[in-house]
Amino acid sequence: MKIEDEIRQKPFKDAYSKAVVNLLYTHSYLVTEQSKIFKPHDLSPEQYNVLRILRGQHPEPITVSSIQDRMLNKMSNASRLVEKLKIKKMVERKECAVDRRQVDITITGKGLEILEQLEEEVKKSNKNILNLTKSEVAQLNDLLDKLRG
Amino acid sequence: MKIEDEIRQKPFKDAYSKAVVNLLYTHSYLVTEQSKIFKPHDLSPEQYNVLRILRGQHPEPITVSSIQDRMLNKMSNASRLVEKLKIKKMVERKECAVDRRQVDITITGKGLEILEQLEEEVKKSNKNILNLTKSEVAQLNDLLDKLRG
DNA sequence: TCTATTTCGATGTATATACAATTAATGTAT
DNA sequence: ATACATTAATTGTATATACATCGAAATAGA
Repeated sequence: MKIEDEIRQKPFKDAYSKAVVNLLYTHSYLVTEQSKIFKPHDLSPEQYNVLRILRGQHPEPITVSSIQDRMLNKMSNASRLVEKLKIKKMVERKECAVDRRQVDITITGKGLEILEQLEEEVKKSNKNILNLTKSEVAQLNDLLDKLRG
Repeated sequence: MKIEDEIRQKPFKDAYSKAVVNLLYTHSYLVTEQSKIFKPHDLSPEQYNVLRILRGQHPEPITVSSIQDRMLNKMSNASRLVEKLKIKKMVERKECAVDRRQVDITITGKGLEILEQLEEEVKKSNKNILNLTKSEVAQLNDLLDKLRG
């Protein structure tokens, strides 16, 4: 549905402003849909993302600031998200021997298991969430990559 | 830049999953840029959006639930955002005479002034934020409108 | 070496999002 | 008319985002 109808607004005069609003609105739609999957596993979308980052390095550990670097939201707080995951026994923290300021984070077996369980479900969900053809999705990716300049 | 490079990840196997991540990442980029404009006026992006909704009805009032309906994030909390704006004297609240459960919200002169001041700046910023041509922006809008099904 | 600066992570605070519960007012059904 | 259900808004709680500050450790430079 057109964004103007969904938020009951008069048509935008400016396509750029419309696109900004459209992106914000679509984000909200995405997160709502995603949460339905993660909620039953006691994970937030952000915690899921951190687990994926850790799996990408496994079995090597990765520091908190490296996690921060790779997070989707650079203004988020890796330290606190890691703490939440540690409480759930999905990650381990170990002081880095080389540099005692740093903390090495590793995903646990439990963390890997949960990702494994979610793998197919997330993939299916991502496909269902986006009501687009393969070539449209490719177009969208290109536009988003260009958009950020 | 390609999303994989920005978040230092290996290439996505699945274009749909890539698009979801791309949208989340782009959202964070947008909000960061937008906040730079709103911050000096002591407004958050969400508060700005509520003010715009109110201006759309002005001089008619609008109820809290109608605001909620039109908000970009349906899970947000119009009641609390209105309260914040009221403290800043940008909106007024009045009990609805017809239905005493409802609360009529109106934007004040001060609220309108601030929107007026921001108008051009926001428009320019929206154009600068999106590194796309006119036809690409139109494409993006079409894709997003279709995406949500 | 000694000092100054930078880096890393943790922490504090304000705002917003997500969702549940509550309260008051209204509407509906018998 | 009374009981029951629904609606509107507020409030409570947990998580996340945004940004500033802090302390410990490492690094750079005189």
